[in-house]
Amino acid sequence: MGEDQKLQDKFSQYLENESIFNDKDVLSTNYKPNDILHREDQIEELASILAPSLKGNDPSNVFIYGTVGTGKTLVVDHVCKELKSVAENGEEPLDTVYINCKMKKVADTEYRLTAKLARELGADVPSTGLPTEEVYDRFFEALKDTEGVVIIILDEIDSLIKKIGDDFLYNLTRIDDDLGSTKVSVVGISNDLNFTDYMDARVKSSLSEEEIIFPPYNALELKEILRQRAEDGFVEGSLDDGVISKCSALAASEHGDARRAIDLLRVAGELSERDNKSKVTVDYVDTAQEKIEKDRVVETVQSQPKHSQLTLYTILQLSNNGGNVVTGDVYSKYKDIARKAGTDPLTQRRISDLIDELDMLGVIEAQVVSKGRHGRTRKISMDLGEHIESKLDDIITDKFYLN
DNA sequence: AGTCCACAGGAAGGGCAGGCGA
DNA sequence: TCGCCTGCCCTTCCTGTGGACT
Repeated sequence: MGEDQKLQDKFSQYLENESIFNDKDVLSTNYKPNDILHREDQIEELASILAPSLKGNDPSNVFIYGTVGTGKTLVVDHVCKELKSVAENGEEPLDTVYINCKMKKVADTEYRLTAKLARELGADVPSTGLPTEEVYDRFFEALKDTEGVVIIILDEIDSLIKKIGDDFLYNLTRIDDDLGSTKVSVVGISNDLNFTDYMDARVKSSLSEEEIIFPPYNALELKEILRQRAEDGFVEGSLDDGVISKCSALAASEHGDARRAIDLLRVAGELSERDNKSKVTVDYVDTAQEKIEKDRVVETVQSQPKHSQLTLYTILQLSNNGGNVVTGDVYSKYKDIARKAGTDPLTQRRISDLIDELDMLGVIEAQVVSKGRHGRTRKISMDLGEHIESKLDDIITDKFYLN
């Protein structure tokens, strides 16, 4: 049998096999279900906080806390949508602006965030070039031109504040004073429960007038969420017993992240389908877990700048030899590797920051330890598994023609 | 009890790219 | 075109520090 024939067989077999998916969108991360499970209290609370806007009153500012995948964005989106649709039939004008502060190149600095806000309100602001003050002015002008209540939703605000400080929020809390008829309310969404520690007390008290906590889902709740999605997303009977339990158990043990649970279910389905299976078995959940982790790591590493990749490569080489890896070792070997890759090495200070970044990205583990007489340093290790580590090694080796 | 290592990590600023208005 | 602004990456210089060693 020729290669062409094989390929044709493969395709026709693919066609013959009925998909186990009914509607894959339901299992995607962006999907917004009409029925949000286990968040009734939070929906209720947020709705009652924002309700005064329907009568043209200034609603309280709200801070929403919860780790990833606890439904924060989903709930806020849902409540705002309902609020807006009621407002359309009412008399008081209402506007909502949603901004994800973590979006690279869009809203990750003070300038960009203000510019983005101003643009959302219809002002014309260039992506760079103006003094920040001017951008604020244009933003305020745009606000004044907007009638009624404006609800500004700042998602993932914690990472932004950690990066640029709370000046921006401070300015935002004061704008109500000189805006005339326009009323502004801020909804901040944070993944970090303790992040108000980073904020000035004045900002803190005026912005967190109300607080809503989103606790992680437990395994049981995750199970129901998954069952709801699976019902619409998969063809009936294509999930083995225990698949949903396994997905929810895995996700529950990792911070009760619903997004992760849904990803697991979807990827397990995709992998089974790729193997022409008519049913998803429990084994595929494990494979899905590995695949998701691998994809995540490979993707983050590939998007890193070259010196970060070279630093990681150095760590890979050193930790392969076993033993403890510390910053000093990494730096001296990194210098050689950088030259081998045809580039000037950066300073140790910079590499120290890159190591810290790699740690935060979850690619390596770096812990500050004191070795007494032998100084303070970071103990660096990798725990990604043979498979992923050799893959990363390959990627970087190829890219810089090392070896 | 004090010393001192090997860094961590803060502060300031240089240099560059992208982009403005004039 | 120029002067100016900002963000970003990086360097230089610096102070701080946990605990093994003396």
